[in-house]
Amino acid sequence: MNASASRQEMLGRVVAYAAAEGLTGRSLREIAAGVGTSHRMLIYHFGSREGLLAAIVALIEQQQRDLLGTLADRLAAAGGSAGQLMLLLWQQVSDPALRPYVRLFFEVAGVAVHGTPGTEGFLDKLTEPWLDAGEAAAGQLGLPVDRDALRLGVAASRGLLLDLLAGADPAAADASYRLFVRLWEQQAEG
Amino acid sequence: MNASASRQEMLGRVVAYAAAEGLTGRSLREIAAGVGTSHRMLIYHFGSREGLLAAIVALIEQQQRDLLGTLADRLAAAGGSAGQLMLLLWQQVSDPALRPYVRLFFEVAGVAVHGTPGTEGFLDKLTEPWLDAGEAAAGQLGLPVDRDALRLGVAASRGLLLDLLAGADPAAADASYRLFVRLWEQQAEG
DNA sequence: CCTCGAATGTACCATCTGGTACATGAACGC
DNA sequence: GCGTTCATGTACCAGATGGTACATTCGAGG
Repeated sequence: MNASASRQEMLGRVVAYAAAEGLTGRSLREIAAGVGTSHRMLIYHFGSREGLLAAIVALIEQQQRDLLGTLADRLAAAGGSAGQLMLLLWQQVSDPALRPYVRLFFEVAGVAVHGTPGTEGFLDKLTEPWLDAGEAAAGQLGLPVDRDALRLGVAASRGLLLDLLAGADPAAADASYRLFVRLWEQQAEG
Repeated sequence: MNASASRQEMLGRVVAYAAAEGLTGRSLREIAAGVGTSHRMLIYHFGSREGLLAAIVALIEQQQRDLLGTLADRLAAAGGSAGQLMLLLWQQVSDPALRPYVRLFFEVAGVAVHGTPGTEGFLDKLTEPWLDAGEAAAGQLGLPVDRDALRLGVAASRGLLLDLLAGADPAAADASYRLFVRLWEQQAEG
């Protein structure tokens, strides 16, 4: 694995740039200029455009795993009901500060659904890790949960995040999510 | 509006091609070859690449409105409970035959979230029309419904559709959606 | 039959694309 | 001090890109 320090640092800037400015249709030169280097260096560190894309995808996945881990810890520490945990999680992922990365997530997904080379792994690990983490967290807290329910929660969150990207009123998205939590709790009680 | 017959017919083939083969990163020549014309003609009819993208986006929107209308009629004719209607709707949009268009939807969304020229209208009309249609249909059938709930339903559906595109087991996605319907009905009863 | 406008084909253009070759610089162990 | 290795700059390439100019076909209406 090619993972020198400067490469890793450069990749970080590229992902930040991609989150802020977008990726599709941008040339290596454009990206390079955006992160303060030359397209020559991008090729040097990542081999090709496809290699760069693959590296970006890999880093996004890793960042998601990290976020997942952090959230899981925080949730475990916080304790509380399933509903409280869901709400905490939603507040994290819907935080405006995260928005550029959510945007990048959907951009990469939109490219990946057509099997673009370099994005192969992205779709495979799209949802399963979240379900695994959710199951683990629930088990740790002694909460009952099944995979279908977790998948539904992830799906609803993603749909609402897409709404937010489209400029939906954050309050409305929040209200929808809170309704979801209420539905969930009702089931748990009944 | 430039909307000659041959232009319209050609646009239809372009959208079909885009649904099947993808759009991002494809050159005008590639697209033209895929629909049996020359890149010269694409420029002739749509003015520029951006114009073509705009036309594609517009047609997708129109197709969604058409689908929405068809579904609304069918639902109204079918009658039944809210849960039955939701299930019917889900079966329609998750039909594998529609999958290429769902894929195109997410591809265009992924491009649009970064404000790519030509896609301006797409995000604005992403969700509202569905809420309007849902409200209208519910009113027509005398079913109680609020916008937050509809938004949640649309969001969950989209999230599960993305899962399907990512290769999720259709049975699992179905199960999640059915769980959602059950949650919904529980609330309506309680 | 002739004209006119829409539709197309051919050929071309400047510019940009990803990628490469080669020389140079900087850091670090020996 | 000196080689070696990683990093970087400069210059270049063949091919593709979006877009244009100009000539041609073709069918309908006068």
